Amino acid sequence: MDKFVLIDGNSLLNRAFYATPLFTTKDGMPTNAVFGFVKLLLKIISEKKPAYLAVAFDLSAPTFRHKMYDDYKAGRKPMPAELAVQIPILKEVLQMMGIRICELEGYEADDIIGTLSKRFDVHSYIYTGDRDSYQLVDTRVNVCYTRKGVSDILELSKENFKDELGINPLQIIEQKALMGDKSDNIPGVAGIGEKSAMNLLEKYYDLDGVYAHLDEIGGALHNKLETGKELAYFSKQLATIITDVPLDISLQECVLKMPFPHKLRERFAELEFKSLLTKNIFEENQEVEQLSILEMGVRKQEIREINPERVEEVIQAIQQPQVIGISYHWTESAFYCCPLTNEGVNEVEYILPIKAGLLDVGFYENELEPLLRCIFEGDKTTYSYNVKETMHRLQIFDIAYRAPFEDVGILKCIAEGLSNVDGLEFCLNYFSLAEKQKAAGVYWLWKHYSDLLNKEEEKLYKDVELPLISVLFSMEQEGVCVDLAMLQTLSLKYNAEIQEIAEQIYALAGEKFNINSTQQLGKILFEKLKIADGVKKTKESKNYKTTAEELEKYAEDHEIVRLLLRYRKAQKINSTYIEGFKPLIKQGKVHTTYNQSNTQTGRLSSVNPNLQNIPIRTEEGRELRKLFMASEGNVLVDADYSQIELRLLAHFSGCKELIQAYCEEKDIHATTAAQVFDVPMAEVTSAMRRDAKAVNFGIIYGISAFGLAKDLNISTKKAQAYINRYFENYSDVKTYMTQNVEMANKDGYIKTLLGRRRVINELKSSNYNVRSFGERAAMNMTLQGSSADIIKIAMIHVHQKLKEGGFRAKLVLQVHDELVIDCPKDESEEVAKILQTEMENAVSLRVPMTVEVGIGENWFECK
DNA sequence: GGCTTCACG
DNA sequence: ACGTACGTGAAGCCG
Repeated sequence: MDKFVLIDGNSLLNRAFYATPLFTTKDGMPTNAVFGFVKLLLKIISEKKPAYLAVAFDLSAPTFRHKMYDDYKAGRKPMPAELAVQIPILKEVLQMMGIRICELEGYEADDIIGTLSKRFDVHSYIYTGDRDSYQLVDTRVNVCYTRKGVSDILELSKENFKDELGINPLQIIEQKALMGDKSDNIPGVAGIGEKSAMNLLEKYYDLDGVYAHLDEIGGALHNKLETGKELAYFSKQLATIITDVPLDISLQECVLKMPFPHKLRERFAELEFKSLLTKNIFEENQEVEQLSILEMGVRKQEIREINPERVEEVIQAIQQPQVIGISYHWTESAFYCCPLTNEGVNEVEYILPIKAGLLDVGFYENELEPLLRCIFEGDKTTYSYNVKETMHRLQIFDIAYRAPFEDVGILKCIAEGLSNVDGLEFCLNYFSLAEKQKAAGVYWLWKHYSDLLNKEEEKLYKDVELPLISVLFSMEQEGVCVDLAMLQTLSLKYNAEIQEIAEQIYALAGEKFNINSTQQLGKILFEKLKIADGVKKTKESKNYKTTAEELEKYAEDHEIVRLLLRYRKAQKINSTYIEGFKPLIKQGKVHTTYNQSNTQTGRLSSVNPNLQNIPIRTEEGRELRKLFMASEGNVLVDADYSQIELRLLAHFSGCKELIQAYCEEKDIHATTAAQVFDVPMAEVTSAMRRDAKAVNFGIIYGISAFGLAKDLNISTKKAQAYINRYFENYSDVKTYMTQNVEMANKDGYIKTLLGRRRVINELKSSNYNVRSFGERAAMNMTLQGSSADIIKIAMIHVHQKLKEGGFRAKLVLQVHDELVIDCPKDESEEVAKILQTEMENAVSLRVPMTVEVGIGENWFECK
């Protein structure tokens, strides 16, 4: 029987929007949802090969069944503007594809699809992200539901329906009538969830059955059903899809005509859907078909799956003289590699099964080892998506990564301006590179992205990011020693303290509850104990706000609030820094992982554990730094930049007053205070200095009066006055910030000292808040990003110097503006000197980059 | 998986 | 008249 594919346009466009990273054309038109939709559409066509295809859309006028109950619909979130503008583009593209668009005033896409699915003598396949449509399944209708974005599709047919969902298709309506559907604003019967709904349906089949036997049902359920009867039947009406919409559509109009007209290819080019241009879906054209270099290379490749016991074949292939490089990729179950020649990828890609868990001993490790040695101890350039991860994996083979390398993940960040950070899988998919050709794909991506780099970016990649990989690897591998005895002592102390405070809180609250639940806590404080009525609610939900900032207001008058604040503090320290650390300690050390390619500014981030947010701001938290020790017989040498971002501001803006202040090593916050409050330096009070410090921070963040007011707990008006005074005195800073935003607006991105770009799409938004955010981000990027650039250079130099000098000292930590070295005592003086010198002289600017050095047995003592 | 809260620079 | 400080990661709750 012929196949008829019916697509819920609104639903799938919505799914595609959230499943595809937001991107725009050069002139700022968002196109991600259309792109995602088209990709999905092509996938459906190639899988199902339907004879007929139609896409249905809602027309927003409310239908009868919704008009009466607008309240229920009102709960839906409005569609983001970035998505709304893509609807007309999608419709236009569909028209060009010759695809029938179905819509009718007063009906939703559901109803149209319901009607069409039953009308013709075909087998219908409905694609939707809405579970409502399940009820349409019958012998000739399948529903394909897109779970988790759009990639994972659950196909429901008459045959598998009951196995998957436990009920019959038509009972879906009855189920929703009973339990409701929050996402569709169907109320259901209050107090009935999935469990009781399913029990009832199993026994009585449908709503009528339930109410016919209401007297058999006892207890609370009886009462719920009785009071909810009207709502139940009303919900049933809401949930039922109409299948007799008066549509004037014939099957003939829905014939799918392939290939698509050449015009469509041109439109895709305008929309910058580059990866779609090479698809084999367009009519032949007179012009020579322009295949992308990526596609050409991969097309002629052969895949060879090889048992590692016969790895010799691969080794020989790699050792051929014409092979000039090797690209490779690891997954959890295989190692992919592909020899490269002058012409690009070789004709073969090898796949070797292996259990490649990072630190596990894998299967086949003995068989694989010769190949890995050949690749990674050789001198041919290796291409990878994540070199540092490979360096760790090679540890189990006791192989050092000596071959030259390229790292596509990092290259991509630089080429794309930090805007699109995602894994290899997504990336290959984006360029329509074949599923299995992962290693070849890595190389072609490298080619693609390296062609995009300008001179500055090439330097940043080659001279900073690539050398940094080895430095980070060494730091991660080295790890930091943890004082296990102290950890155990603290664990006991905090667990006891939490227990004790909790008991006191329960006593004051008059009941036991989960203190960690902000919801329960809010109810106790503001409804039961009524400690205050001026309660704030959080944005999305209707919960009470219980942040420390909020609770502080009531602390003076209420013992329970003081206890809560102590509880929270102890709980945080215990769960994150004590219990959370235990499973991450290996032989007395923690080995963090630095991520080099996931921030918007070029900073590193640290995970498992995060060693960049160890407490320091409070005395109690700061104690935890004693946990991080130098190794046996060593000391920690610690150095941090003093106000690096403000110094960069002085440098970039050329502000004479700031430059002078830094050149004379004046107290910058006091200097700012003198300016803002218009008093001589000698008369600056500590309060004035504190406020000026907040102003300086505000400037770095892209200041707003509101934000400053909140931070200083003063009126917005007063905050604005501070800002005005600041900009009057430091007018160069004002000019600099304005120019930054202008440049970002003009180019769509903003650059750091080393030319690292950050693309800021928010600047193009029509939404004031989104746009303002973009402006602040632009103002902050040059400072935060350049600071990241500088410390990276310092790290490479320090690592190099330590190695060259034959020191046993090792870099172990980076915390944005701070470096820590684990250092033998007899080297500490020299190492401290190296650390300070290399950090201060990483770059040469209009102001000195001052560094403060500390030495101690543990991290606490360094400060 | 999203939201809240809180730790750091 | 909007409703905000910039950049991160982890734990815990809730649906």
